[in-house]
Amino acid sequence: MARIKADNDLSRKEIITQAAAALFQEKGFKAASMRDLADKVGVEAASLYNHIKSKAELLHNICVNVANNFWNHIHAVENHQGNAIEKIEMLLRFHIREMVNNYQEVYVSDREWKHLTEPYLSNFHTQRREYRKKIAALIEAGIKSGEIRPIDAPTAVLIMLHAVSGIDSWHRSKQKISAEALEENMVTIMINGLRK
Amino acid sequence: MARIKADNDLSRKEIITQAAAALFQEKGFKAASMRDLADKVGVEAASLYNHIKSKAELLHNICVNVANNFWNHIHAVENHQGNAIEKIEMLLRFHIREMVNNYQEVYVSDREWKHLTEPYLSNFHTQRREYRKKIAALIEAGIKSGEIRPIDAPTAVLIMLHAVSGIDSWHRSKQKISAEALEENMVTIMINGLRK
DNA sequence: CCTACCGATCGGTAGG
DNA sequence: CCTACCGATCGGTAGG
Repeated sequence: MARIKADNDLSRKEIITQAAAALFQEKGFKAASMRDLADKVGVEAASLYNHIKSKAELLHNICVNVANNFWNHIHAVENHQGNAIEKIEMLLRFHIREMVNNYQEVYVSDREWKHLTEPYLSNFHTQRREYRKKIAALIEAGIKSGEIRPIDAPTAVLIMLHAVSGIDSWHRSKQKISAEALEENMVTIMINGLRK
Repeated sequence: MARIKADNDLSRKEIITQAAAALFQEKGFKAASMRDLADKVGVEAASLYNHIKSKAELLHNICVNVANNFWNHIHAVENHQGNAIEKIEMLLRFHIREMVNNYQEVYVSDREWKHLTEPYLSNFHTQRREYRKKIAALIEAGIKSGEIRPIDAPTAVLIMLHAVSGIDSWHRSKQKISAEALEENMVTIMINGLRK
C-alpha cells in the first residue's frame, strides 16, 4: 500500500516536472506562473504543492537531470577507444540527439539556469565550467596529435555547444528536414571546421 | 531653448535604454523590474515615465535597433562584389563584431524578443525569418558555384548564427583571448566547415 | 485536490 | 523628478 502510494506520488511529480519544462521553455522561467502550470496539469495552483516544494525546485530538478546526463556521457567519451576526432564526433552526436529528443529540458537547462537559487546556482555554474574544460581538453589532444587545426580550444567549444543549441530553431521550423539529416549536416560542418 | 530641451530628452531616453539593455541582458526581461532600472539610472521608478512610455517600449526599441542594423548590413553584403564564400565571411565577421562591441543589445534582441507584444512580435518574427532566408540564399549560391559543400542551407544558417551568439560566454570568461583572435578562430572553423 | 486567502512585488498613474 | 498610491498578479499557505 505504502509503496503504491509512493509510486503514484513519483509519477505525479514527474508529470508536473515535464509540464514545467515545456512551460519554462515556451515562456521562460520568470514569465511562467504556477497558475499556468496548474492549468497545463489540470488542477488548481494550490494542489501542485502536494507534490512539489516550490517553483524553484522544479527548475532545479530539470537542470540537475540534464547536467548529470551530460556529465555521465562525457566520462564514457573520455574512456572511449579512438582518436580525438572520433571522440569529439561522439560527443557532438550525443548533444545533437539530446537536443532533438529531450528538447525542452535541455533548452531550459541551457537558457534558464541563471534563475537557479544558491547554492544550486554556484554548483551548476562550476559543473558547467568543468564540463567545458573537459571538451576543450579533447580538442587540445586533437591539436597535439595533428588531427585538428591549431585553433583556440575554448573558442571551438563555445562554437560547438552553441551551434547545437540552435536546434531549437529546427524544432520550430516549418519544413523540417529529418533528425538524421540534421545530425549529418551538423556533424559535417562542425567536424570539417575543426579537422586539419 | 526648445531644441536644447528636446536634445536633453533624447539623450536621457538613450541613457535609460542603454541601462535597460544591460539589465535585460543580466536578469532577463521579465525578471528585470522598473525599480531595478530606476536604481541603475539613479532616479525613482516613477520618474522613468517622463522619458519612456512603458517597459515594453524599451524592449521594442532595443530589438528594432538591432534588427535594422543587421537588415541594412545584409543588403550591403548582397550588393558586394565577390564570390559566395567572401560574402558569407563578410556577414560572419559583421555578426561577430556586433556581438563583441554591441553585446548587450544584440544579446537581448536575440534572446528576449519573444517578450515583445503584438504587433511588434509578429513583425520582428517575420523580419527574422526573411533575414535567415537571405543568408540561406547566399549559402545556396555557394553550393551551386561549387565553393561550398552540398549541405542543407537552413541548417548551416542556424549553426552560423548560434555559433556567433556563443560570444556571450566569451564576454564572461576569465582568460579572454583578444577580440581579433576570437574573430579569426570563429571564421576559421565556420568557413572551413562550409568550404568544399 | 479544492476554496479561500496572505504578503510581496509588479508596471504604471495622479498630482505637484 | 518625487511622494503617494493603485489594481493586478505573483508564489505560496491554512484548513479541510
